[in-house]
Amino acid sequence: MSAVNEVADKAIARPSGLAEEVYRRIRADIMSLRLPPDTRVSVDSLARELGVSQTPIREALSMLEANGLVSKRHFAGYATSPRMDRAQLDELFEFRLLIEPHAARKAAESMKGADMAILASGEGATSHDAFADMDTQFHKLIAQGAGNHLIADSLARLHIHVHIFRSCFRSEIAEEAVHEHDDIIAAIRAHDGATAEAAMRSHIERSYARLRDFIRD
Amino acid sequence: MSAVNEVADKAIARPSGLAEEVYRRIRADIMSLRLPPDTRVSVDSLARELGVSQTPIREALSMLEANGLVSKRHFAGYATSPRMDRAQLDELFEFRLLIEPHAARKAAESMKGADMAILASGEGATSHDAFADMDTQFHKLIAQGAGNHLIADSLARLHIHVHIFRSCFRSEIAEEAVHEHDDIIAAIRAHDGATAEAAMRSHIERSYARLRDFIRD
DNA sequence: GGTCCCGCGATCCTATAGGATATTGGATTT
DNA sequence: AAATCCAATATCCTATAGGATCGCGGGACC
Repeated sequence: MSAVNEVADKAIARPSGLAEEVYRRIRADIMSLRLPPDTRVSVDSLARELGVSQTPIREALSMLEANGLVSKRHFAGYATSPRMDRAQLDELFEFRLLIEPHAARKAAESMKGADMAILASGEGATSHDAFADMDTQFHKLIAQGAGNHLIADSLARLHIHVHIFRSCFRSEIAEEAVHEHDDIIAAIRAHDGATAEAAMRSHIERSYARLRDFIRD
Repeated sequence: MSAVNEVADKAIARPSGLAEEVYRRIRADIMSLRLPPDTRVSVDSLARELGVSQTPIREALSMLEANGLVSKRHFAGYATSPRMDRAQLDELFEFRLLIEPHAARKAAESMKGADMAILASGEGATSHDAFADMDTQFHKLIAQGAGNHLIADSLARLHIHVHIFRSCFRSEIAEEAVHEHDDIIAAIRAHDGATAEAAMRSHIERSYARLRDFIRD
């Protein structure tokens, strides 16, 4: 019986939801820059590489296209979306400023103790990747703490692009960001909605200023 | 040359992006309640009905799933999402209140004359469907007027669900809504951002109150 | 009468073949 | 030498067939 599995072990395992699995795999490859922005992605190459048929690849790429991570040109194949330019960065942070401060306020008002424990942990990152993961987790937990699935989903989608942008420039670990996170966490633990909202707004504005310097076109 | 086209005229026309065309078709069927909520949707039925292969159907359904209009259960086929319940309606309008007033302010500050002419026209709907289309167009133009693609896309996605919900209950034409629209349009034409933002907020809150009465579970 | 087993239908998933199209490289012309 | 045209290639898009899996209903057994 091990003979049956030994082939599929390295490939994608679960037969439950193959397209979903492929979707996560490709999304992870895009976020880790293993597939850099503006890179062509062919269907049958992926099919050979992952050891599955073309159908789940197509479904996964369609989902990625709906989420804005790849774009399809007729009879020319898929390609990862190009890196954000200045205008897109502005739009993204304008959107975040509308949503995330409100999410922080609601999280402060209604978050339970169990989730707060998770929020407080995992603060202390040394490498670039660890910091990026920690930041993603931090904002994700607050978005979920707001108790609104639309808010959580929208912010998750946006943070993917923030992650890619930051990874492109291998930006140094911002010591300030950790302190700003601590301010927000303290306000949430104190159930102080107004302070949490203000701290989050300040954090996003400073984060925007830090990232904006990397772009000059 | 007309002989070449006469067959394809009634079917799906553009050979550029079959999956895209199928996507729009199914989305239109869902929005018109031709596919009611919580209805099973089989791939090959659609393939036979639309006269195309299964592959573009799958891609279209994957995109619809990413947009939250259908859901897939493993080896059980696709189904249209169930009608919104009370909690989802609350979440949706909480989100709209975060975004749309800001969009109205920005539209008032930066909208050009040409778009305003379009905005002012098309006000005067008699039937249910005509009112629904007019309302959709109204909010879509303001969202685009804000000059932020993320805002426009998010609101477009949300308004689909509002449209479906309203269609489910065949809600009467709200005379008030037209007046509220007029207030917003007047503020935008006067480039009065603060007034436009307040008018939009008021409009959404009243719209929420009107729709909320239809749900009691 | 209740519970378990089994076959049937529906659906998804995979594989392969063939037609259509955009991109790329080289040859030709100005 | 630069621009243009054309053919070759790679890729996508579609269609069809076959294997695998899940849910449901009828019948047998306790």
